[in-house]
Amino acid sequence: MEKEFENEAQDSGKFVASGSRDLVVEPDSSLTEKISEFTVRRLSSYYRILLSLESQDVQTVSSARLAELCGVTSAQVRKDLSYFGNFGTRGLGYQVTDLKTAIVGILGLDRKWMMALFGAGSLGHALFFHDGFRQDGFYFTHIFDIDPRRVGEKWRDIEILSFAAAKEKLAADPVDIGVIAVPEESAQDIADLLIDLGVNGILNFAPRQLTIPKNVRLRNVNLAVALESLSFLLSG
Amino acid sequence: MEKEFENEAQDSGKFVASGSRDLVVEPDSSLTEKISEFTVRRLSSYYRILLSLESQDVQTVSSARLAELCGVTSAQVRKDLSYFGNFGTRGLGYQVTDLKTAIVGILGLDRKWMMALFGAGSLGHALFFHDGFRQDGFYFTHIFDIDPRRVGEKWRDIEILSFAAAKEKLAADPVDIGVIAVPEESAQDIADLLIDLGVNGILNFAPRQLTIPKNVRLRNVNLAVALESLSFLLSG
DNA sequence: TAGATTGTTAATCGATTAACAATC
DNA sequence: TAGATTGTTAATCGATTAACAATC
Repeated sequence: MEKEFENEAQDSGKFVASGSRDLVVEPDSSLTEKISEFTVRRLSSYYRILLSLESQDVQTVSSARLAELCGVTSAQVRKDLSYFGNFGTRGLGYQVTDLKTAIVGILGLDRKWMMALFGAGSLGHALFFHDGFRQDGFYFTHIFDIDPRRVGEKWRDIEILSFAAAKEKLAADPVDIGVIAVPEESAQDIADLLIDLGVNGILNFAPRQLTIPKNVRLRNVNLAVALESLSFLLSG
Repeated sequence: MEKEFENEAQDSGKFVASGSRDLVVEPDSSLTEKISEFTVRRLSSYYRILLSLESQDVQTVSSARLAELCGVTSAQVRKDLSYFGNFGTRGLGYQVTDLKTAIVGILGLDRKWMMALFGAGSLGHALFFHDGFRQDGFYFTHIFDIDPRRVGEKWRDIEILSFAAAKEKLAADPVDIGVIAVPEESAQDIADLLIDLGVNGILNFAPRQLTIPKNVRLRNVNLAVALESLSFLLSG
């Protein structure tokens, strides 16, 4: 079974040493700090498989079976889960629905996440209408674009506003996550705005490393990387 | 440190048609097989930084500076490059243009890659019109969709054809890479078709693990994973 | 009880980093 | 020559896997 890189959610890159000098960073013993990005990705994968098993009315699954379906080892499955608790029963395996519920809780999918979209180009459009996000509880509540011709347009029932309107609008009606789907030149400006507004999570599609304070969580998705990695393999 | 690998090396031996006996020579010594996916991604990152430096007329860059711009260590930069050759000059660093050219060659960006798009929904639309791909040399030459209402539509000068037409069309006019942007239910069918046609590279956006022969290179991009990883961090 | 499978510890594997001789 | 920086080796760090006692 081979493994593949699912996606390119890279580590949040660099951060600026914030504010005053000797401010010691919190001990960071929070569980999330200790869990590797690899484990989180695999949890996403387990989650999807469990959804599928549940829809097939499968009651129980062993780490070996789950591993097979995800393309990892059974030890890996058990290890990943063990960071968060004991979800299985020796001799029997895991209850599909219970484990799914547990992972939903771990990943924070048991609530709604409000998101603002920056950039209403074709990528922004695809993200906005991507059904998978809403199914996971991620909702776009605002859309901003710099192009005056797009401003005023409506997607579903959400009106596209100008970048200039973003600050006031988001201050009045805040979001959890800002999604950056603008050209790379303006990506940092949008990030700065989001940070200024106290948004804690940023999903960045611009192929540029963003500078953010370390309390802000950043994930980068770079569509070119997957293709370049393919061409590397194909031309080798 | 981390693993999470490309998809299986393969095809072990390189054939060398030597004289009378055509025998397999060199078991698995192809370079691409030995390079980790992590290194390849960083090469993509170096490449983008070098493009940017070049456009600013920067002549020379040290591993330390490149590392700083990419958010990695200088040892990492030198190590990554050392797998492929000696591109620097001790005491001076790297010539920006030369290093860029070298990485372009390593990543296989010194040629054009023809691609077929499966799924002309909003994601497919975004991918098709994504400028970055063409700039890198990746061209969509075919578009296929199952929806009869879309078939016949034209994007740029390419007509959208039905899935049924794909086999014949691609046999006559082959591609290097198939891009799967269909719902997960049909992803495996498209993959099977591509494999059947001898396409060696697949970029899959469906959130489903595809079963493919070892000689086919697969990269998965799952948009949900990045968001789920953000919600994990934000809710921790 | 006998068989199955978890949760966890210890061993292994591989990626990153520190350090430095080579050399511009 | 003195200073800078590469290419590479060895040390470190951390992720994965094998193995097994616990226990259903």
